[in-house]
Amino acid sequence: MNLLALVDCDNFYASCERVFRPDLKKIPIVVLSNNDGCVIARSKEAKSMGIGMGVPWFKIKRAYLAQGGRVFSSNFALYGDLSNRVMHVLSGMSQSMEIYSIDEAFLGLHHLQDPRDAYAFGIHCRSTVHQWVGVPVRIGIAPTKTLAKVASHIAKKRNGGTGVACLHTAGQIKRALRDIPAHEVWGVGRQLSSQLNELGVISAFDLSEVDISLIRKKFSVVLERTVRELRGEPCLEIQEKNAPKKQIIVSRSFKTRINNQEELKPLISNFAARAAEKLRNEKQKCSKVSVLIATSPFEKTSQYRGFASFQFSTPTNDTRSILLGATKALNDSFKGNYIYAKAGVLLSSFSCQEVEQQSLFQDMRDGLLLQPSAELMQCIDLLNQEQQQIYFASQHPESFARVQTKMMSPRYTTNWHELPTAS
DNA sequence: TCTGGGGTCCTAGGACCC
DNA sequence: TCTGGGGTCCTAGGACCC
Repeated sequence: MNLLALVDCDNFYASCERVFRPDLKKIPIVVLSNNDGCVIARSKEAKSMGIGMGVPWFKIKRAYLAQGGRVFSSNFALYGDLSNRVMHVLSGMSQSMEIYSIDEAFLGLHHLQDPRDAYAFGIHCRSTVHQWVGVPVRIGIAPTKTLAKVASHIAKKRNGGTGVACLHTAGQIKRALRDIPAHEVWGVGRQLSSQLNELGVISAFDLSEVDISLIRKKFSVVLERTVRELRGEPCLEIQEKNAPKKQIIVSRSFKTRINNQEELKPLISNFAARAAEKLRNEKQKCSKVSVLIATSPFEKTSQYRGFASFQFSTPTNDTRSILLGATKALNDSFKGNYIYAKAGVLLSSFSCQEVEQQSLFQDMRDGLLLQPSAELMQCIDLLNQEQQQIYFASQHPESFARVQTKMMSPRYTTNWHELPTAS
């Protein structure tokens, strides 16, 4: 039997905050989203205080701090770097690995002769990551990805356990599935679970027993795969190569609401410039830039979501073209008399940077007839690498400047001025 | 006062082809 | 009275994930 392991960092962002702050062990920690809007990560202690995922910070701030909880603004430089370190350690422990997210990876365990060795491997893997990087992980081992996720759930639930759970016999799998509600299965979200409940499917075990053809007819091939995977039939392979991105989004909620296009424009330009930079970093070009703007769904005032795209006749990754396209899309999506809370820029329809498919007709739309310059972009990217130094005229530097809020921890591992000191 | 940001995959339906 | 039957490609939107 081929097994695979899901390695999942415990409460990743909260754990990262503890790596260089051992004094915070056992103390509740929450990490906040951009603009310190809402909670995006909680330590075990914060969870047991009843702090929910995604709750607005302002609602819990007072009570939480009064109970001795600690809070951090998100420090993605730190989390990204620690994630890379975890992944690097894991990559040395298996021949096949898929980095699934910033805090999760699947490992192929073909190298294990006997499934009974899997558990020992998990223990070894966990202690190595903990020792070398300082981040606690839990490990679920099973014949399919979906079951490995289930196993990881079990490893989490077993309080005071080893942090490793292994499901490889039919009996183990059956018992595990009975204990887990269907909505906790990977790939079953809110919509699906309520529809499944109506069919009498409550537990993961129920789901694994449903007639496949019914699932296919009533739902989709996606859920069918989930059911098969729960039965131990692998449908999702480990994807070792990280596939090229198919879209890039840069979006933000605003600190203060905006109701006019003039104020929106420099923000959209910031997002577009950042997106173009990411695109070049991916070594791709795009044929479409879209702009999305939205009012706050929490407001009682009238709601509006605007979306408009601009198509390039020739694929580009030149910031200047992307800025022009984004400005036009903003024009098309904007409607007056609304109070906007969020906006973003989306790049899509990618093609490889090297391949140049010229348009049969030249793009005569005003202003877009400019000579793209890879050298210029390269130069700008180089100058902006460490710190943003070059801006385009339509951008608004201050509104996008990285604010080092008081609640953000130092970038211990990625900035010379913020190295941890030993005393 | 204050409610995240970034992705993927699949499907239905329209446009178009022979 | 009778109004084909496949295909492909593209896109928008929905569902999910972390």
